[in-house]
Amino acid sequence: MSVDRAQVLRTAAALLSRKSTATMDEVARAAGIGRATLHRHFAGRDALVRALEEMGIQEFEAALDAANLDEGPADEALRRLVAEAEPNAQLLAFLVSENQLFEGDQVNEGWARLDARVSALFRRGQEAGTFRIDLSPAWLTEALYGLIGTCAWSVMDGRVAAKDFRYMITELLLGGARRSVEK
Amino acid sequence: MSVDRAQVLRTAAALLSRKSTATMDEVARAAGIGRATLHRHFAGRDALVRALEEMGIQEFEAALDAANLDEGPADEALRRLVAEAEPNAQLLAFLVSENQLFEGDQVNEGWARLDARVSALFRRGQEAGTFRIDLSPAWLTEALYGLIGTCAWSVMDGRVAAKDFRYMITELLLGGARRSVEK
DNA sequence: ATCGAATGAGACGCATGCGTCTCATTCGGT
DNA sequence: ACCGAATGAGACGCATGCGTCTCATTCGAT
Repeated sequence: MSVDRAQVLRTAAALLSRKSTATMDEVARAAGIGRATLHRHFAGRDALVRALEEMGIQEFEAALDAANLDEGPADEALRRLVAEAEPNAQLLAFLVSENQLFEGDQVNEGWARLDARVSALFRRGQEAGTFRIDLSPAWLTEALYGLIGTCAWSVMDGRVAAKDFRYMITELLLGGARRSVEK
Repeated sequence: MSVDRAQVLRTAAALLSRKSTATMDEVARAAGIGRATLHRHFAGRDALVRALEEMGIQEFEAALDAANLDEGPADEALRRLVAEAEPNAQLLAFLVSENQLFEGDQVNEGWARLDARVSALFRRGQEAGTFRIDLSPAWLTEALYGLIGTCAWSVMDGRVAAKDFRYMITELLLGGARRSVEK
């Protein structure tokens, strides 16, 4: 008995990441519980999405903590961050695309915290001379989210290999597509 | 009289890019026509989205043509492509996020054509030594779409400046965030 | 074994948005 | 000025999914 709330959320995240229009009934079935029970734990679909958002923020915040962004070269810190965030890439992808729907009415303050921390990493890298300064930290932050989401979708659709997740994101984000000049 | 189909599509694209859940009525109002008229021109919401998809594909294909991808260095060709695609970035962003919903049932063949042409550009760049070979053309193609979409969303949300659109995308995609080593 | 809490299945009403239809009005060509 | 086609406004039924409720069942602690 006693439904594992976290487990339900994880199942819901996995399902909604693939099919964002999934029904409450489908979510319940996927989690192996009844629709009524799902409603007993989450007031409604909106509450469910909010809970997923909260979980996603917490997970990503944990990834930020685990990555020790303040230590060592900024580029290496970024690699650690991508590695830590990988397990939650699907959830992130879902939330990012879901966020487009939030008509600015009430966005979770958590995103601002995350943005600030990621931006701070890029800024630190710029000040240390590791990152170029002609691309704003805000854009680099968005690009990081975007690439994580894009990669997650691509993996789900089988267009790229899951095992290359970290490599593709970090290498593209850090070095770009252009072949570096021999030095 | 006589509704301008293309104009309706453009208005719909602009609206749906910001609010993908917009009602058929909202789309009609935005286009300055009645809902009945909208239905007379597009069999239903699905048909409308399909028409938008078709338009997006055509526009992007036109961008590919205009960019002359086969001429000159691959990186410069990529810059031209981004520049040509910029006017339709919003539409692209909408279609990309909407494509996630297509449960593989029936994806427009047009995307495959576009993918092939973009991939070919990256492959050409790799063979010419312009682009690095450790990132697959498929991933670079996805990344290009992703960055265009991300940038479009960021501009819409006011997080980055619209005027830097081309620069942010091309510079990040080509050169990455890392400051290049002095040579 | 017993009892209470939690669950599952399903019914029910409600809200929303779609697609169709009707009818009066307006546009535009002749 | 006339007439047909196109449009706008709105009504209508329908389908879907949500949220609530009931009731029998099951789990788990005592």
